[in-house]
Amino acid sequence: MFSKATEYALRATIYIAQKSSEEKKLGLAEIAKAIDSPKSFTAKILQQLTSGDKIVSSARGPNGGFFLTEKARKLPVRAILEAMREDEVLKKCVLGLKLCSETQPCPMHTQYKSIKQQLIKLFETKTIQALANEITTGASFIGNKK
Amino acid sequence: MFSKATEYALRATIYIAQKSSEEKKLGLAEIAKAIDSPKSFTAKILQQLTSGDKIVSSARGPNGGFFLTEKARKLPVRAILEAMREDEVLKKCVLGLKLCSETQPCPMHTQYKSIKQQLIKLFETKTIQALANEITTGASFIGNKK
DNA sequence: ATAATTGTGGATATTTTTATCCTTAATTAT
DNA sequence: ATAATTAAGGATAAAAATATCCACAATTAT
Repeated sequence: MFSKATEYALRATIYIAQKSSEEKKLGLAEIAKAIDSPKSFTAKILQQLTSGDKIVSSARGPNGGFFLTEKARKLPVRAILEAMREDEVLKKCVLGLKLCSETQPCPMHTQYKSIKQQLIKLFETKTIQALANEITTGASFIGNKK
Repeated sequence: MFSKATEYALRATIYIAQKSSEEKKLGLAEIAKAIDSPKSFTAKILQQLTSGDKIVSSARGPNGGFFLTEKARKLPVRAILEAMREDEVLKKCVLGLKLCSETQPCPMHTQYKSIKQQLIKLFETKTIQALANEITTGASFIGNKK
């Protein structure tokens, strides 16, 4: 569904949301280990998430690291997809047709549309904080290693 | 959602199903033009679809080309995804977690699961012929050019 | 000030995906 | 048989995605 970069972005953001605060920032090494992603590549992805509309915040130097502001926590998951320029999946025709639309639908259009709408709703409704909470309560997990 | 290769595979197969028969085969040039895909790349993709479990059939020489057998027409769309080795999308965790499961779900698992099931149902229920029919009746389109 | 720490940004490498080209093999029609 | 047609298959090329490394800037603590 998503590129590896976006998968790492989602996992990293959720992990940071769950574990960090303005006082307790998380280092790159810890994040990459926790979400089972290549460290240097994750650094690049976090750069994308910190620049621009800023989903993740960061600070350099000792005790520096990554964290999420209260404001960022309230963002919908879709904001991460947009930051990674991958929310296109939520808009595109399944068959990749540029001209696919209501008036000129591809043969999968109508049925796929309903699924796409559910995807959009899911990513727009769920906030980053909501996902982090699920981990805190023990209802779900973000780790990828036994 | 899918790679370009798979998008071309889906479009090509549907187009061939709609336009061809054992008597009237379709040449590569016509197919590529009709579905707006690069000709040589499409040739490679059609090779994938003709080899192995064979979704598309082909014949060389004059009046040769590609076509679909009656049997192939009855295959679900998912068969195309499998031939392209891309049905993984229907199985994977949204966050890309290897360990995501019912007993160790990622924070999106439960809600995404329902969507994934609908995707699976859609691709397993719809046959190639059914999609082709929609074009024949004029209810939908596969072309990508004005 | 100095040294240690930690993210930033640039350059580069590797792998995968996408794409093209050309020769060959198979088939058909003359 | 020969020529024409069309897919098959191999070799390459180009572009994008994934990944690594290193020098540098910012910050903190000593």
